[in-house]
Amino acid sequence: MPELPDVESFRNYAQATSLHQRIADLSVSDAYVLTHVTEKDLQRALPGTCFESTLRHGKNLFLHTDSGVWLRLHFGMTGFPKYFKNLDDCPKYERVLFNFENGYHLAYVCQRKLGEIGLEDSPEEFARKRGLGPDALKIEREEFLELLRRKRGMLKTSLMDQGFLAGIGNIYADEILFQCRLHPATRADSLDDEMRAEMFEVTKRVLQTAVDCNADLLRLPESFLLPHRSEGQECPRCGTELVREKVGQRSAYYCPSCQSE
DNA sequence: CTAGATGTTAAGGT
DNA sequence: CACCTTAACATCTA
Repeated sequence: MPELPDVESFRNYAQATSLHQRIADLSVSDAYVLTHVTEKDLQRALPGTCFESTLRHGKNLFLHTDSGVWLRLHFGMTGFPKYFKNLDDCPKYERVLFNFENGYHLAYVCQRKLGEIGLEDSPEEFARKRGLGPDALKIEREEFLELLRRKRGMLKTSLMDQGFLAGIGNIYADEILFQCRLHPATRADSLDDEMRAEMFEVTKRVLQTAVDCNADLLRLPESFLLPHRSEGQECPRCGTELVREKVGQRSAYYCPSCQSE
């Protein structure tokens, strides 16, 4: 689930539900998801504060507290936030629970525990330390072209490289390449600037469309690859059966007829 | 039982 | 240095 559009929908969700309420206390039911912090650190930093604003960089969601510290949530492959009132409604695989003074709760849910929770001085500092590239929705054309000129590996791998561009994962990489009509294994250094510019436009359009659909793949236009991205389905453009193939260790779906090398 | 699933990193090799 | 592959992490489902 959680690539850039999903995390953006989580940001909107947290923004709408979880700001301006004092955190009474919190509980950590599985410390495995904590990175570079202990439960004690969270207990010291958060109770008594309020989340005041939200920010997203790539696949990371940041909540800024009124004490100045930033809570960082990363969702791995299976994570999401859930806000609710009655503890009976607490979702399965809840790993950390924030309890607000108004009686509501915000759960960090993560079945596979590949997500991360941390405390950061700032999103910018975190992005620098972690070596993240610019956010894929905020980057501007010239910088995109400049960074893409330096890539030499396969396009799919390049798009998913968080150090190049932060936010694109396995399935949106497939969508972008489908709309560019490029085979996922095409080498990045075989593109000319015209193709790079095309890839910039497509990347922006795909991500913005997905954000507008609240990252619900079934609400994407029929002409997109993603609603059809499964075994035995057909290309929405030409009807050819889609191919699944390992590219850079991940499953790539593409149309063998539309997407040339 | 096995393979694969929207993520990331470490380690080793070319 | 840039890139590639593999393995690993935890857990569930087809």
